[in-house]
Amino acid sequence: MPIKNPNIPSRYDPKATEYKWYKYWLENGYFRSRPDGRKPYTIVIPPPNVTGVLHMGHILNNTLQDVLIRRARMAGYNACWVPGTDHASIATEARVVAHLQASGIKKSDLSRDEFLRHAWAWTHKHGGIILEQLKRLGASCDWARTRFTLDESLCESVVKAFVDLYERGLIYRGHRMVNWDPQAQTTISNEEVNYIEKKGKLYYLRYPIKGSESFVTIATTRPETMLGDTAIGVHPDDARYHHLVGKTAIVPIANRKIPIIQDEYVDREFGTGCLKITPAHDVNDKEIGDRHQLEIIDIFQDDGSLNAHGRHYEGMDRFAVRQLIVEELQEKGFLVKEVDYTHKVGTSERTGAVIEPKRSIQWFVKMADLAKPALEAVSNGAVAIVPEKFANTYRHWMARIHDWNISRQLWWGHPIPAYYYGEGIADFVVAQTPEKALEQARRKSGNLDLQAGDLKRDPDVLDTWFSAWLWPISVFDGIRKPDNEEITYYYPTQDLVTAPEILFFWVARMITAGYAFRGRPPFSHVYLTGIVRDKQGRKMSKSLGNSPDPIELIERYGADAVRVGMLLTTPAGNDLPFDESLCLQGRNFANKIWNAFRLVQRWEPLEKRQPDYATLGISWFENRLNQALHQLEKDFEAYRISAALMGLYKLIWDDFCALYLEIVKPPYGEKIDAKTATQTRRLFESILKMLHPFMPFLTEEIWHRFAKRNEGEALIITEMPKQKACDEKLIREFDFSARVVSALRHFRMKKNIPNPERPPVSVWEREAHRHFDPVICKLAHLSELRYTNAKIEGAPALQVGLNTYFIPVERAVDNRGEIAKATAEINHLQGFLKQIEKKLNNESFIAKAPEEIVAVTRKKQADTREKIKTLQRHIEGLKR
RNA sequence: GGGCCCUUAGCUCAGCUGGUUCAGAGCACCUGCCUUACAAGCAGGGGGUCGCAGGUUCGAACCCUGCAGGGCCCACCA
Repeated sequence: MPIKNPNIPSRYDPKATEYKWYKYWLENGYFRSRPDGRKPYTIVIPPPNVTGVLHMGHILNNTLQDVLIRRARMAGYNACWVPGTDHASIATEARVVAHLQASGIKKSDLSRDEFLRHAWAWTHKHGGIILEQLKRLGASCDWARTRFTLDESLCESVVKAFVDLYERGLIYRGHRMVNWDPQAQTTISNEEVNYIEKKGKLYYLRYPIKGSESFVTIATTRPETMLGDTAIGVHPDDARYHHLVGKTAIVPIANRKIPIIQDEYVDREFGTGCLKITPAHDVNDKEIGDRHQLEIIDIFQDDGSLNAHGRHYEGMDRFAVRQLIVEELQEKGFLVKEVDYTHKVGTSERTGAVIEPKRSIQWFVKMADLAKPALEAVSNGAVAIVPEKFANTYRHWMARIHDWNISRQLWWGHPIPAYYYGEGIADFVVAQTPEKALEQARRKSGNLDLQAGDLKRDPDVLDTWFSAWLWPISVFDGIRKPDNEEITYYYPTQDLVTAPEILFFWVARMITAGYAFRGRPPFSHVYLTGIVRDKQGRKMSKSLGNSPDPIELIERYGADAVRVGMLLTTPAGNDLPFDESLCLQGRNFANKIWNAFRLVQRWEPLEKRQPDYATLGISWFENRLNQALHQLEKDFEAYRISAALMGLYKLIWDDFCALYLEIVKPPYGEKIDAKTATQTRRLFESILKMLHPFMPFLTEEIWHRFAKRNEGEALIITEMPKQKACDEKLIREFDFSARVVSALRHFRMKKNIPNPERPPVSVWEREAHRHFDPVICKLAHLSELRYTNAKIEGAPALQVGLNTYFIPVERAVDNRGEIAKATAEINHLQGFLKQIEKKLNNESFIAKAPEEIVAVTRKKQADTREKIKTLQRHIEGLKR
């Protein structure tokens, strides 16, 4: 029996429920998952930065994951959502450096251990805040499984994976041009370089030709690098410069002699067609240099200032030198001209510093072979990417993947397990532990006296993504213990929900690691969310200050409302222009449901006969519910999450509240019959279950208010309603009746007939739709529906389908509106008829179109003619 | 420079294999209502030449070509 309470407020109060139910769910261990006989449904969270705070992107992302997890839990799966955080090597280190700087401490003044102590202190202070914030959202993670990428077991996993790949010959150390971030003083991967359009200048400089009075003129955006020039290049087919080939040019200021060479790379159209070649500071120049065995002169120090090759500019910053050297060149007559020039400059994603291409020794993963099965997986559907368009991007990228530079010159992160025992390039070993390293080093060097102290650990750490790519495996300890119960049960996981921005950084590499370490992909579906933008379409960011604080939104609107707001208009992969009004819509929806509950809970059922309208209303809504259940299923299968929510929104607001409840609601002053009350509650509970994944708090609250539940019972662990067959014909029949109701309401509104007045209505019936007549009477406030075989003279009439409805009202009637409407309808139908007849008069249509189509078209013709006739008669009737 | 995607109502988007009245939904908007669950609500209503131009077809929002506009990814001509 419902618990009656007349004093329930008319607004849903999220504050009074959210904390209560979250605590209840936690205490009862509903989020907990352990391997058992059920089928697993697993999601690993994209681990947020350990010291990060929740932003709108997280809200979107984690709401989606929670919806999927809660739905799976209610569908009978062993649902497991693994939470955790990422150490975010460079981002966190940058933050710690900035923090120390603020208190006057420079990183360079600290030892590695001292710095790491600060970093850990910072992590302990700020770490995990974001996970607490996720709880406010209702995230049903298995918190006992929380992992951090620097947890001991994950660190060991990273080392093991590194050693394993090294032993398989897939990790090597080599000289490469890398992207050097002079501010963070580390290399970064290509993926972390942002090319930003910048206004600069293109400088035309002339270099004297040795043994002549003439010059060769080149164009460059980076005049300061001339100090590292080791050649001038022209295109082999460029006749303009054939006379220069083989001659020697002199680098101004440095007074160095450099050869003039030919290379296909040089673009004849650009600038003067002559290229200054600086192998130390440009990727392409480096390649030309390799082809021609050019000298490499590195003019920079690690912080971007010039070294001794910079001569009198030594110690000065590269950008300052650019200005000064241009002035010097001008004074000395080497500057021909400078023109404005806009080009794209590589900058560091983390620090924003202009990237310096630099030649150095780094660690790399050989990707070509590793990437093959990962590429194949997306092509053959073993991993489905939603939306599909991103699969193309993925394939394109994976097909021409380059080796992955995994070393970073940072301290915060996983140290590279390499140990050096000599100065030679090959004098190192890679091992799981220092002890093993020593053993190997003795063997490899042949020097059995080698001591632990003789080994030098590689000073670099690994790229953050090198631990992240193992995440779906390492959280279940599948790297260290490949056969443990957890990994074999939970792996591969099902869905991964993340942002498209990290498709290459992370998703592609996880799939790669999945095959490399387990021979299987880590998940079967990747759902890529959109990017949350503000109303003007700008990306939400801290610096723009255009991102609302999610926790504040939850405070103001409630977690359920924020969840609904985020999901209402977010098809996969589409950017979401977020606006607070979306949360408002979510809150209104919560109140709507709350008030429906208030109505139902205050009913005092009476043992009496169930009215016909109620019986019919229930039979309709049961079918409608099954139809919605079917649609819900289809939407989830296709990952149309917002469509799924919108379907429920309409089911609840339009069908359940506006129609169903109005049908079964007892007339004023009457009591409801017990049967209808019970059935309504049952239907309401089904709706609560269907909605629970989207609005967990509200639904749990109402579910508990409906009845006294036993200890340990909760909506969150109930079973989703089972789909049954639905009678589509019955639903169509109802839809017709609903149209009749609308037409009658419209009529009453225009004629100003108040609801308490309950006229009878006569139907001149030309198509039979009598099934829901009691419902029509109830909703349109009619005393009865009568059937006649002819029109009723003098009575105002309206038309629905082929039927005419006559309303006997006494007051003065203005039929002009109705006539105009009917006339417009006739015009429309005549236009439609013309098109149909054009088709039917077209011999090739009759000849070539399939028979059913022709038959249907003929039927349409007949129906339309009939409708026009009826309407014409209708108008005639009105005119009298 | 190479590749991918998009353009449907004021906004955000559905629209399956070309074919049933297919031109839809939510929000916004307009009109009337404080009606006994809910004004954070109820009832009713208006609104689109499906970016443009061709083509294929009996038939095109849907397929093809071109054009215009927008977005994303890769590459990085100094």
